Amino acid sequence: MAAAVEPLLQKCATLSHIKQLQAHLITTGVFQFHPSPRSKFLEFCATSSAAGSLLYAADIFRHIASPVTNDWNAVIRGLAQSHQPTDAVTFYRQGLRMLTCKPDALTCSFTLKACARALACNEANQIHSQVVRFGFIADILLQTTLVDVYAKSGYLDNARKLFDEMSKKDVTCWNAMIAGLAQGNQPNEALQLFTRMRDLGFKPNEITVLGALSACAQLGVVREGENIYSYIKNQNLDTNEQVCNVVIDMFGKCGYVTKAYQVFNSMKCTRTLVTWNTMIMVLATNGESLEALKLFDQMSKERFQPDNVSYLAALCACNHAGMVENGVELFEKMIKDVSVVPNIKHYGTMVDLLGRSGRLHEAYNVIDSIPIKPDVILWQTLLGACKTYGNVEMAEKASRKLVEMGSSSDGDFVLLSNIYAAQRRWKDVGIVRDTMRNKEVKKVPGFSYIDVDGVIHKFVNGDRSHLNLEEIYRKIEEIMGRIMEYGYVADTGYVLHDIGLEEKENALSYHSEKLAVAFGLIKMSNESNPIRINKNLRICGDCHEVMKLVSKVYNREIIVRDRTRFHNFKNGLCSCEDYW
DNA sequence: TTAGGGTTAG
Repeated sequence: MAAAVEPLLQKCATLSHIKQLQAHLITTGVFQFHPSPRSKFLEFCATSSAAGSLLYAADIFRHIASPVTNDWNAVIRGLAQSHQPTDAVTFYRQGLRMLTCKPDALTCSFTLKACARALACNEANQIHSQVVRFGFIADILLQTTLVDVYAKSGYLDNARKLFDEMSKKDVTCWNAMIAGLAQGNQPNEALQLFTRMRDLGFKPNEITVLGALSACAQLGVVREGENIYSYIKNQNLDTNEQVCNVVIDMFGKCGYVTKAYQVFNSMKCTRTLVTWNTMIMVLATNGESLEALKLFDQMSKERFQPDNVSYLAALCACNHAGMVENGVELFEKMIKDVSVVPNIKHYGTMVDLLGRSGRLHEAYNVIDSIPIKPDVILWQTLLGACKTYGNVEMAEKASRKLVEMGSSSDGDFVLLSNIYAAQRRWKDVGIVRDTMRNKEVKKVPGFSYIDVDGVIHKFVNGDRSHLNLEEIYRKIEEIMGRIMEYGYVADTGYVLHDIGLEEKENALSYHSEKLAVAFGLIKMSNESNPIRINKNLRICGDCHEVMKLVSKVYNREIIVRDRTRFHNFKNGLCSCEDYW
């Protein structure tokens, strides 16, 4: 009977077709007496893209007198893929109470997948214990799913523990763990695991390299990225367009636009929309705004309809170059384009674009008029612009919003305090500081990475833990002395604490990127090699000035990748033209 | 027989 259902299912494109087939199955008795084809039918119905079919499948399930495990699994699977994956968990729990539905490994697999999509760690935990209780825990596929769920819902330690305890590992579970670490902001650990996997004789496949390259991109380690790219070419993994996309992204995030472009231009496989978007974004973040916009126009000519991300990338290009009019025009074009719906990131970029060019009221109006609920980033962006233009009134407005929204990130308070400090409103500075203390505001530590001979060194603001500490601090003194001869004056507005001027200057001197550049100057003797630094936050104005002067005084190219873009310092100037 | 790992984004 099962064989007879398959060809009929292929013809069901709409819910009404599905209903007709169901009627047929009922009249022929299949529905009542042959659970196997019935489950097949239910699975088709639950996972079909026809409108309303999933709800219909759940409804059919409720009317089956004694549903079997596969009927249940079919609906859970559909719900797990839906927009409301938590419904799958509810459905799973309801089914547990039915005698005819004994859970099997598949039941747990689909439900766990739903937890992963819903980032529902508590539920995953519960199902994990049930997996143990039901006796399925030896199943390597289920173990992999568990690793994946824990990693995705932010419990990397749980994931790692499970992974380490797996007695039998295959490539897929390595992939789950590596990708989990890479996506969970632990790129160093991801790369370590990638190395270990190869040492143990496992052969990375196209999915493994996606995780590994993403880790390289985050760390900005082009050397490792190049190695992986060689492996990819060797193994012919570059016939996979996702792999190519990530290679492009990796080169871009490491600051190698030309290499990214080479990969883009010589792809063995077909370019997809994501390929175009990635390349446009690479150009935008590397300061090649005109080229980015050129590519944005070109993609339509090659029959690629720009989507949300394409517009965002093009808006970023305008933003980084301060091309306000182009940005506004593009934004209006997007609003008129019925095939895309602007999201909060587009509005965020517009607020940044308008705010940074001093059009604070227009920026405010964007936030005020958006059809979706503004988030903290929007107000933080506006607050940043208020700092640049010293608009106290609007800064207070934005700060109030941030407090209302329960923001407790130090940057918000620091900005407001800096704005007061610039106006010499010390009393208000004090109030902000007290609030910070009372609210136990979290400090997001600034850190920078620098790659010296293939070894990644990490510096945290005010770091005193590095082995070469004394040497580094001596070098910083030397740098400060030399650039002062060129007119450098510390911009202490970037230090919040209520300390004396000299101490403020010191606090500034030990920003992580300054430590990194000092270390680079000590250790990297080949002057033709640029010093490359990656930073987790945006570079501060003072560090930006120092980098410019260092590039001139020491005749050394310095490339800093900050949170949003690249700064290429050469001969006293920066590629961002001081607009960032 | 059905199951596990995957790309771009303020």
